[in-house]
Amino acid sequence: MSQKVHAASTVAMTLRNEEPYAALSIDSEKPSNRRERKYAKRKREILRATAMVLAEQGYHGTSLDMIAERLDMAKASLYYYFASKDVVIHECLATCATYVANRLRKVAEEPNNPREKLQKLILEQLTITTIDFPEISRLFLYPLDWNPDFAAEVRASQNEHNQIFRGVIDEGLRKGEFSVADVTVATVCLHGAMNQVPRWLSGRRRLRPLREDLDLLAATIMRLFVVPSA
Amino acid sequence: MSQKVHAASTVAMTLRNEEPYAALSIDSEKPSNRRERKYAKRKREILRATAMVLAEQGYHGTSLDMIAERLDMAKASLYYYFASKDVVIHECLATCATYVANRLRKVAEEPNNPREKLQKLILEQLTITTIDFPEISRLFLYPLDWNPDFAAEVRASQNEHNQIFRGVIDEGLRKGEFSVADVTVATVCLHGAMNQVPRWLSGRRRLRPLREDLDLLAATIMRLFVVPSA
Amino acid sequence: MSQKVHAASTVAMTLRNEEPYAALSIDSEKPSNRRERKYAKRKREILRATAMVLAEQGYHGTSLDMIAERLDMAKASLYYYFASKDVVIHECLATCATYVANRLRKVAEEPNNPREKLQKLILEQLTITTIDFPEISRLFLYPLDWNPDFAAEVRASQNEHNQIFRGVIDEGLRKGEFSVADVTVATVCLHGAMNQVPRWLSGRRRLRPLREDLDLLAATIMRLFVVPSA
Amino acid sequence: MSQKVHAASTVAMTLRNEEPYAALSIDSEKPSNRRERKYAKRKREILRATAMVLAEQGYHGTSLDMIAERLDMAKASLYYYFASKDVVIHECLATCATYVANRLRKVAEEPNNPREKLQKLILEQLTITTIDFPEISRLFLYPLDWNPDFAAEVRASQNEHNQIFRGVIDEGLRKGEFSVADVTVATVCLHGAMNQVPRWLSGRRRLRPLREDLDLLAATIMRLFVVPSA
DNA sequence: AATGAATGAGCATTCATTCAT
DNA sequence: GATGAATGAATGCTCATTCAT
Repeated sequence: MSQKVHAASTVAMTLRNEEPYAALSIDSEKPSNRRERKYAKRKREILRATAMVLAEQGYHGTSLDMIAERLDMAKASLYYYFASKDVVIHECLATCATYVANRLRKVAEEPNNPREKLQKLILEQLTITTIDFPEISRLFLYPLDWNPDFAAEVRASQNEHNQIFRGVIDEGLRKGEFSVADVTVATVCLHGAMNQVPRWLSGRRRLRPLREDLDLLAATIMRLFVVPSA
Repeated sequence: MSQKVHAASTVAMTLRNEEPYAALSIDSEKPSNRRERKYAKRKREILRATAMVLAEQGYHGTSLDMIAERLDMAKASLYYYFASKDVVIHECLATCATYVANRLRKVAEEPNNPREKLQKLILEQLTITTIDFPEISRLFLYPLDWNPDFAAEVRASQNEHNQIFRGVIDEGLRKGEFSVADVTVATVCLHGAMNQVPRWLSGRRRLRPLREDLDLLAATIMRLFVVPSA
Repeated sequence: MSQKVHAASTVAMTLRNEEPYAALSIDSEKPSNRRERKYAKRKREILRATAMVLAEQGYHGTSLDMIAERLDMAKASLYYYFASKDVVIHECLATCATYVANRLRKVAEEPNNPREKLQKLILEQLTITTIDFPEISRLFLYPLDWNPDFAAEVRASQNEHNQIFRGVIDEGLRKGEFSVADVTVATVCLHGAMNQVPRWLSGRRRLRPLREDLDLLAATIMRLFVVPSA
Repeated sequence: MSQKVHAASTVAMTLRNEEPYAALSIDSEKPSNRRERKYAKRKREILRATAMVLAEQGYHGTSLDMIAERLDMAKASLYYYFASKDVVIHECLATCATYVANRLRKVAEEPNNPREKLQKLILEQLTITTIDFPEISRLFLYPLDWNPDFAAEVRASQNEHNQIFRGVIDEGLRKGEFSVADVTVATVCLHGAMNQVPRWLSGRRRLRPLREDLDLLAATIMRLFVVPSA
């Protein structure tokens, strides 16, 4: 069985840095000393590797061996930084969710009309999940494979994520810019469409989409809320 | 850990029979004798159980023990019917895909205009994945790089599935009933929206959607192709 | 480190059969079929091996590998018979305790006067712990090394064991055959002396005591209760 | 699992100082400089902590982490003072044995008749093992084949310990104060009874015995050697 | 056809030990 | 002197797979 071979190392290369995982450092606000900074950096590296393996293999398919190997590290060493596999994964998810939510919230707070806001939100999310940190996108695609202990938490972050979009959509409806048969149903379709994109790309030769691909996608998805101008 | 408790037994009850798994018998076109019929029937039972466990637990979370237990059967006996765990899962996926494709094709071949056809296709798929055989829906939510050995085949069946929709969409575009910025992109969004529905439902109190829920969904998704009549 | 080498294999040889572990078969009173008998026999073999390793290594020092190796068996196979290490150990202790208690109770019920009864009880226990099943004796010598989950149960069996002696002692006191300053204190010394014997023997060249050794021991211990006749 | 909870912290509190572990400084007879004194003091602290953990957890249940944590020290630092875990434990045992032997020898050398001497020896040992340093008592309850490398040495110190009692007993026999069927056998029972006491106490509500408890015990044990005066 | 029994490979986790700083 | 960091070896347990019956 070739279960071990994965083309995803290419995907891994698209990761520029451990930026999202830096959300962790929020805890200790002071830059602290060199030792602590090194420790935090290593934690971030582990979280990044975890996100990548998790994205490729799902919860049950992820082993500490895989994470450690990706870091050229002994499995036992992971325990110096995290108390258990579940804790690593938990922190990984929480960190990524926070990062995405922060980026989206920033977009949602820009002074634009709802139509522009929603379009920019869609673009931002697609940029994160297909260009900046493709591994994150997959984290939220395994609805069932999770340890039930995390299910509640995953649902909570998804809810928070949804609220960011929902806020803009509700505003658009109030202002008459959007028209939908049912706002919840339309939002479900919105998320479905956005989530499908990374899966679609993963089947293409060219993994990384062009800027115009994303524009096209955003415009298409917008049709769920806005009647396209003739 | 609550890993053992699953609400899905209720879902399982919605399964009326092993109808989809009967697609298997296509292989052996000859009426065959009693022995062979019994053998085929057992295989179908196994595939059905596999689909259910797979839907609940995901690929890595599914063990042969779980499948065997659901059938009141010894794990070793599974090997009389299938060469390996991966083969069971693979046949399960293939069978389900074939079943879905058959039902969709039947709808696509009805003498309707593209708009009606597409709407009925969407409704048919949602009916299958949320009412008739919810476990199937989940099978297609997992990234399909499970076992690389099956990747090509999985992609082929997804492609076949897509072609059914694409045929109708292309017809609609030709006839001027549909308008899209990019047909591939719009189709991606279509699939995304349809796939999202079961996940959405699984977070609701009421798992089984009402007929009007599905109508609303189909109407919403149609907006990706048809400008809603003022 | 030579931590792995143990002289105890000699001790193991003194085990004639898995008699004590047969107490298990009490559950299923009917001889049942061949398969079930074989299954029960294997369980008994495992319990016997467990008792021996446990006696040599203590609770924390006992690994399933050691037990399996002693049986020329794969570690994983143990899980076919017992759900976990703790279950094996628990059944091992319970079985041994029951066996010892049964043998002692039988002696205590013989129609003798207290003095004879107590002497025979001591002899019986020494016979079990030094000749028949030396590994059992050690099971009860590790008061602290146990998993606390077993502590209560261990204490319960020890209590039951103590009651058998205590019954005879109380009877002797009532009838005026015994005289002690404090019955509890004397009983503590009695048990201490009996428990010390296997440890003493394990330091001798000749591990197996002679019949006269045991007689001498019993006579000596009796002095805690009976003033030796001039 | 309650494996982490231990009532023994109360017991630990009974430890007044590292007095027994001071026996170590015997090695370096010269007053030495400040550095060496500090080094020796740290070693004593480690040995004391080791004795406590060992008493609670047993050999296999004791980890360097536990010892280090009790000392608010990094585990790696232990290696500055001791070459390995086994060496720490070995020195701990040796030190304790020396301490006990010293105290007992002092009692044995007092100008008393054998009967008084033996009674005081018993009382002294019980005082050490139940009141002064309960953790030491437990050290001697574990079978001593822990690490075969130390077996000889452990046996030697047990022998030394035994000789102290044996000297007094032989003297008593010579002087006609004691009467036994077999001196070795009686001594075995003596040690067994003394060793049982801490185990007995550990099962009582009141862990610390009263002075009169010890007197009663000593009187009872004496019956192994002296016919109680009518 | 079916399955009881057995097992090797893999996994999360612990722990004694090492080493650079 | 002290310790943060790292790790190999072991340990309890799971699981797909095999095989004799």
